[in-house]
Amino acid sequence: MTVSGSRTEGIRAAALDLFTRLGYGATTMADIGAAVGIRGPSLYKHVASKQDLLVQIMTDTMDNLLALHRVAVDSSSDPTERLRRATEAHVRYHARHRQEAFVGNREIRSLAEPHRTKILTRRAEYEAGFRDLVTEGVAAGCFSVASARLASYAILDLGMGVAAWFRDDGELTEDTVAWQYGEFALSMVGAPPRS
Amino acid sequence: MTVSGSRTEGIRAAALDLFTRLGYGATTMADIGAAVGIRGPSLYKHVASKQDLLVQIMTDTMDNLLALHRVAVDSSSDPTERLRRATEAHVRYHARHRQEAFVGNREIRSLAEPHRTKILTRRAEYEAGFRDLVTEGVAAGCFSVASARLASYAILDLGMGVAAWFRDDGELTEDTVAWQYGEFALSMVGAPPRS
DNA sequence: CCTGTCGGCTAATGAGGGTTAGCCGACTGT
DNA sequence: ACAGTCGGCTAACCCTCATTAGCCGACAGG
Repeated sequence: MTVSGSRTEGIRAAALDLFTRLGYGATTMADIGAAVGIRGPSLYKHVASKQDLLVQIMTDTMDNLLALHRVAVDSSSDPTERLRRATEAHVRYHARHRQEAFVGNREIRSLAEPHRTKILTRRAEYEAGFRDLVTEGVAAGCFSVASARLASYAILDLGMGVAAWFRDDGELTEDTVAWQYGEFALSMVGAPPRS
Repeated sequence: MTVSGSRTEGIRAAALDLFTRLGYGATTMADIGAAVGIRGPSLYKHVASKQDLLVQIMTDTMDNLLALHRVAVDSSSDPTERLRRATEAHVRYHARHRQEAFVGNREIRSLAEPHRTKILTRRAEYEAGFRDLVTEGVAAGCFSVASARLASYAILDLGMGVAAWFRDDGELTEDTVAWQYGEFALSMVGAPPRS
């Protein structure tokens, strides 16, 4: 095994960047090749297809997101703290991996079956995770919401928004956004103000 | 003027529907034609181009959104009430015109210049409108936020989310979502709990 | 009737772009 | 030295589309 794994990684990174900026459909294999200094057809020495590049990106993204979610949830048994940490993890992922998250949200349509279904299932799992956190909190008397579904959608949507506008060199740091959105989430589910 | 205006409208509606479901790039003129019962090339008897269809949709959407925003803002002079109404208008538009909002958010990339710039300018105006509402509220002592920018982004992102998941036949009605999101917005900017 | 115009159609054009075929230089291991 | 593999390249294939050209039936008005 040579360092060529790094070339494959470079291709994936370039593809991610271009998919983010131009969209999957508008990105050509020639574009991706140019970004790593080779011609379009040469890419096929490293990757199976353009579609495969997208599938890899989306799958990795969902895996990472789910893994981080589980870690965050398992790190506490207090419903309020669990929701805060899950929200922060969600926001941090979307700030730190803006491109993955952005493409992951926007290009589901570009996925061919059966991958689309698989990703949508993973996504539904993730959403259900948040809904459960809210429901548990309500059951434990920590939260008070009109609709657990609505509250969880709202929290998730906040994260997606972050992926759209967050910039590393912007005036808002990842820590600021994560903390603030954690607070937003708790206030939206009617958790009592901070201890 | 014949009833052919209705055909043109039908085409626009079909295009909007298809752009929403498949995306601009993946929608073909033949698809749009089929949706109204004619062949692709026949569309050119009614519309200038595929790109033009998108431009119309995006422009109308931004015009409507800005108009509704102004009405909402002008309907009160109390900062809290202004923000609540603007948020409700935002959410209602995104629930009622899911497709327009969805396409408007997602297909900016598909717009050719100079339309893209024009739409982005309009969009920036709209965002600034919300930021100003938050800033005014803070100045008036009604709100308390860590960052007006962050709070306004959060409110806007909630609306975009609505366009993605709202369904007319879902368990959540437009009224429920609008009211609840208005409350979310106020709680996020630290407005004192309801009167 | 005759003549436009309206609004459809099919066929053709031309560009774009994913993917495959087949060639070749460079480096590796023997 | 030599054989093989790795990873480039160009050319070609082939398909999908937006758009244009040019034809034609229906129908309205004189």
